[in-house]
Amino acid sequence: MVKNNKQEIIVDAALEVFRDKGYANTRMADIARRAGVSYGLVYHYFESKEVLFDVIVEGWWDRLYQMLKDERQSDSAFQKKLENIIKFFLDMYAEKPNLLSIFITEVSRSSVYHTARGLAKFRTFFSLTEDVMAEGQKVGFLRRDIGPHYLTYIFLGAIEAFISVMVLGKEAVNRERKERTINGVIQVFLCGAKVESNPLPAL
Amino acid sequence: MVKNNKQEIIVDAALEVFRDKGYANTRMADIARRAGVSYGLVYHYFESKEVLFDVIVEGWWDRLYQMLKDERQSDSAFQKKLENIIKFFLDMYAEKPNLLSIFITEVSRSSVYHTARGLAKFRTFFSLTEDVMAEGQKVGFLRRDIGPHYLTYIFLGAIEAFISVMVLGKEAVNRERKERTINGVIQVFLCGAKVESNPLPAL
Amino acid sequence: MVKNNKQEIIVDAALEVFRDKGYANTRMADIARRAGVSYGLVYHYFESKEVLFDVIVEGWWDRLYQMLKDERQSDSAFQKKLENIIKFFLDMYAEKPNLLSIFITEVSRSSVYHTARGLAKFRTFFSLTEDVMAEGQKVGFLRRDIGPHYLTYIFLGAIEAFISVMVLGKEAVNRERKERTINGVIQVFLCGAKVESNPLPAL
Amino acid sequence: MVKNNKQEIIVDAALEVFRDKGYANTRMADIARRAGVSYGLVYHYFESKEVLFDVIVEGWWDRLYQMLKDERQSDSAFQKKLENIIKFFLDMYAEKPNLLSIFITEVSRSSVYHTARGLAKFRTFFSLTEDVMAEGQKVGFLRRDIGPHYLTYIFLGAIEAFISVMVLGKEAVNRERKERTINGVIQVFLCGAKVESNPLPAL
DNA sequence: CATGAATGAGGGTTCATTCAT
DNA sequence: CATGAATGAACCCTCATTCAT
Repeated sequence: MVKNNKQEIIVDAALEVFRDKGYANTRMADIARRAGVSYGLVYHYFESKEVLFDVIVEGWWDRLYQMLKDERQSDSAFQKKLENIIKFFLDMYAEKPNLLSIFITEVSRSSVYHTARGLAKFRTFFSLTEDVMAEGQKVGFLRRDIGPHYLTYIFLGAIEAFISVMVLGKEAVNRERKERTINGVIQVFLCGAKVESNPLPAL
Repeated sequence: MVKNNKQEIIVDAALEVFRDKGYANTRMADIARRAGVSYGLVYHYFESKEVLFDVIVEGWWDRLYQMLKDERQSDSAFQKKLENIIKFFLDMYAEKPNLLSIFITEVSRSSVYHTARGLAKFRTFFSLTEDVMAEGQKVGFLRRDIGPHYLTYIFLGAIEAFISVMVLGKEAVNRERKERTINGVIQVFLCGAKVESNPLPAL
Repeated sequence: MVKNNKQEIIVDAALEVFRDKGYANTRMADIARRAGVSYGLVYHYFESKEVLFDVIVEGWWDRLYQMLKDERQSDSAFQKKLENIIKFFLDMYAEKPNLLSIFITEVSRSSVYHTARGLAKFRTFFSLTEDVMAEGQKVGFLRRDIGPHYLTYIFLGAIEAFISVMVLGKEAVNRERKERTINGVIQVFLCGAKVESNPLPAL
Repeated sequence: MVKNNKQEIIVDAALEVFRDKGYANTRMADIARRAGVSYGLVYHYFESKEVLFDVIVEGWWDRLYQMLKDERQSDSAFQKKLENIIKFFLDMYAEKPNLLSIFITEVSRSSVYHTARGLAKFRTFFSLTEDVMAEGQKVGFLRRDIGPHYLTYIFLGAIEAFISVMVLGKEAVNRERKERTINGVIQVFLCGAKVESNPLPAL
């Protein structure tokens, strides 16, 4: 498939270079070279390096928010919602590993990204997830003796840990691994790691 | 207490600047200024920005490894070990927030840090934790239907999420919060978030 | 003649500055200023100060080698060949005094230049000249009781001494001086400085 | 022999480092390290890098001038004087190769050294040699149709060429080589390289 | 749209020199 | 005498960005 939209080609190239080198070590020249376009064309479409980066990251946030909003208002069984959230990350990693890689390495923890604007993005992310958790408590599925944002941290932290390991190790996900990962996170998150717990049936 | 060891003063200043601006945006001049020493003195003690950064990070890894080795070979009750691991992070955050901040934002996920050497550090970190988890399974405390490295990811992921939120929000930890956090992570990790689970008594 | 090729302008400027200040004391900013271009443009064309210097020196070696190869295979009378070699240096000094100046002061004896690569350049230079001397012996023009590389050293040493004096004194060469110099070197080199020798007729 | 004079140790160390790296690439720290003394001690004895270099070079000029003056006023046979001049360089190379190396690579042609003061040194060197040549003409030994400074350039150029080759190739001189070199230079300089010339008997 | 030459502020690093001990 | 910590001006090089064509 030959892409004819230069803008898209540039974004894809940027995605690769940002993943490989990180934002700070990425040169606009690298992106142009990888995209196979001239130096100036990158600036023709994107007014600065920061804007180009933001275009990429905004796309990520949009999808993430949309997914969380969908789950929040869906009437799936609660456990299904959690599974879908995990699945979203794993599917996204399969489909756009570079995007997830950048999220993990350049956004999620990067002090560089954490200007006021960046913080707001995160708060929304956590807040949407917290809404889901709160609902889980309201419907009597999740324990109420732990605050919903604690549940959020633990749940998202676990997902991020898995994704991080895959990203940093440049590992591939096949269907079987995906199911094992979802099951593992769900099992421990919902039933606990202790042996006396009552595990859910495997997926 | 007036510090008279310039080297230490420089490291402390670097810790602050790296935390505030991130590695890439830190200027050696900033560090010198914050340390109240001349530009050249920084280079008198540390041959480059990278070395200065590495000295800091190595110090972190040393403490972390030491703690994990201590827990691995201690004969505390298993749950106590997990609590100690969480406590280590929280105490460190209280004592050296800058160090933990740098670990989270510049090391933990930074693609820049993840050269071969960096990856090896992480593998050791995970591996030591996995030893603890495997022991928990061996002594019959943790379920065996989930692989020990899955347990490791989830446990460490949860801790990192909490620390990240504190770091990025520049939040303080008091004793009460510390206990609540430990309790929350332990409760969910061990007993699960589901309502039918059998919670442990609070700390 | 207005030069429109910036690259060439930069090389010419570099030639002047290297001559005036020597390699070590030449600032890239000096070159840019003298060329009337911006600082960055120098790096646009030459990746480093060293490369810029090498480009200049390579040009010199190329011309020198070419001349020696031409003389080696030409069927001029032998004495004519020696005269042509001397003439080459003098003409080059007239045409590109900066180039010759740099050769003398920065290349010919500079320990800095004498890395393995630099040494190889010199060996070729001497070797090509030695080929000419050996031919002179073969055709019965030069004495055979002195090794050809001894003849080479003396001949080239004499030329270098003349050029050095001109370079260091920033002297000009007119036609008359050129002929006197060639004659002097040829007379002494071929017939000797002793009074009993049988001088050649002056040029 | 353990040297107990620190000043001398420093000069010797400087001699080595200047030879190995050249003036511009020599660090005061290198000299101190090679001398096995502290950083500040070098400055205790020599007020600057330049002064230290000059001390070395002045020593060289003094010896050279002294030798030339001795030859000028000696009543040796003229040819013997020329041989003694060549011998001086070869003996010095054998005794203090570093000193000669520095003379060749850092003084003789270096634009860096050729400030007004440096030029004056050279003029004296040439002038003293020219005195010897002029005397050779006056006593009827050397031809008078070539100006004395031409003879000087050719004679000194030949010597320098030989020394340069030895210095740059880090070659050793034994007695046999020394005699061959002297003989070669003398033969060609006095009798010429042409085959019809009347060679002197070998040394 | 597309190119790549041109700009120049900025940053890491070096190193001769000074000076308190 | 001797040490080495401390200074800071200077320099090479980078690279985001601009702009003429």
